[in-house]
Amino acid sequence: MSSTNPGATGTTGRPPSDGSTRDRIRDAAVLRFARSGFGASVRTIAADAGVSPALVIHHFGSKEALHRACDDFVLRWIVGSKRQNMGRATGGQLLQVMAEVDEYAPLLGYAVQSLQAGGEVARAFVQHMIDDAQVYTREAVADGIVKPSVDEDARVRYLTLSALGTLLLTLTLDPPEDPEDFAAGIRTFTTEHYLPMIELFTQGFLTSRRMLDDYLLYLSDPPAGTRDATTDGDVAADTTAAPDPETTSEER
Amino acid sequence: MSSTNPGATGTTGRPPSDGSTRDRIRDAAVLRFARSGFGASVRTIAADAGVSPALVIHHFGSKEALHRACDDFVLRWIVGSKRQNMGRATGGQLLQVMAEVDEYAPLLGYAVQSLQAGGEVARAFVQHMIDDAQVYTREAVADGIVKPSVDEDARVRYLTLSALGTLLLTLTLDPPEDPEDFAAGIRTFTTEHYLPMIELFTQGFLTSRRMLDDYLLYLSDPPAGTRDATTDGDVAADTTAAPDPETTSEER
DNA sequence: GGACGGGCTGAACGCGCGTTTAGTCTATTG
DNA sequence: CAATAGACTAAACGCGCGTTCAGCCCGTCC
Repeated sequence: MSSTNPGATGTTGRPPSDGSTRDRIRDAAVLRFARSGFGASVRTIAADAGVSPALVIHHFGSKEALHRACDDFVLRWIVGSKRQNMGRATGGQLLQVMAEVDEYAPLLGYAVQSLQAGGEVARAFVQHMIDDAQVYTREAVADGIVKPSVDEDARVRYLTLSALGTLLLTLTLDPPEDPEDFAAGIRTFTTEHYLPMIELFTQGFLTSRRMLDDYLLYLSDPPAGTRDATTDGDVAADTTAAPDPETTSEER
Repeated sequence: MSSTNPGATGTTGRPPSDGSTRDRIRDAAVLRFARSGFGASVRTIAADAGVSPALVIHHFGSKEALHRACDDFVLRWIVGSKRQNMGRATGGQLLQVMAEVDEYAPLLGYAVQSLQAGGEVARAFVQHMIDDAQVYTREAVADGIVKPSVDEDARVRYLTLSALGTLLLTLTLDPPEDPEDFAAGIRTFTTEHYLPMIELFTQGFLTSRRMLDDYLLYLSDPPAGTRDATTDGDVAADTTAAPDPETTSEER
């Protein structure tokens, strides 16, 4: 407990050998986690950083704490990068741009590994992408480029989760030869899905409005019970209740 | 090597104590893998099946071989269930139906775990869903319910990967309290995304056809080189070449 | 100059893993 | 009835893991 207090050593009053080794270990861990997932061993990370495994524990207390430190670091990067990222999060093109920049690639890899493992970083990463997309979508709607939605928040959330989920699944199903080369993976993803995506975005999928209208009618006048547990309070905005749609989805 | 020859004992000529124990182990393994992922230990599986860990190895040779046997079993189920499944794979409603049936739930869980791990079962599972969706989409287009696409194969592939990927990411980000209850997870997924999905499917997202037309023009008259490696031979049908779309995507 | 304390290491500990080994039990076979 | 073969187990092996321990090195403080 007392050893995990970085900087501010009290008696000595200043950083004795600056925090460089600790940082080097954390950087190596981020890189290794991004490359090999969170199953990577402390020994491997120590070897990457050129130190002994014991030192890793000495500085961070445990592997779990190291993981948390990496999460914090990447999270801080995500928040920081928000300031200088210029738009277009919808189609995953923001990711494309990021993956091309070698400096960002490992951090992106870390985020992807987190998405597969499903930790706090994953949720935060997704939430930030949703927030960004919300801004850009709002602008695009105001500019008349994008059609308005019955529930803007739900739409932007769905579109973001859809884009990220599709990317994730594509990467999992046929991983690129070099797992580090996320640029290649995202490029493949883009070339494969760009056409059907803009086609869907342009003309939709269904020929009639019936299914949508039926469901909207159903929402405004729910038939009876079927009350479900809502997962989170911070997501649904307009939909007062969205029970099992099976009853209205009488397609074909 | 010689011990890994199941059935057909030659001299004895018939199943001595029928294959029930072996099957029981395999069933326990499928269940445990579905519940806890493929990191589950042989000891746990053995305990679930009520046998010693050594017997698991005795019957299957290794954990990896057991994993393969489970894959085979689930794969055979997927192929078999194809015969009696009636449609609507697009929105994941097929999954919804399946998850409600308790008998299918563990096998669905196994498939989801495979999707996260990305093995052969995952690819097969996705491919079967794509094949099914292809049939139903073709019918729906013929019936005038669904708009035709420039590239039907690419569209159905994208839509399937998108639906599954979104589901997978949703499940990863906030996993249901009881990880076995896939019905609950899929229900949550449906209620959360049904509205934005049919809205997108009904009216699209963009107000103008410009992006799509630009890209189609670009496809028919590619500017220069930028030749990429195609991932698989059995997927792309109409798109002769789909290079980096960055040049045409000059939105905003 | 001696005490001190943090950075750092090599060696070891305990644990859970997949797997092996040696052997028991049981039921079939000649 | 003796031989045989396969189902099955208890115990142990070897390995890699996260972590601990004892101690070295070296710069700082009284």
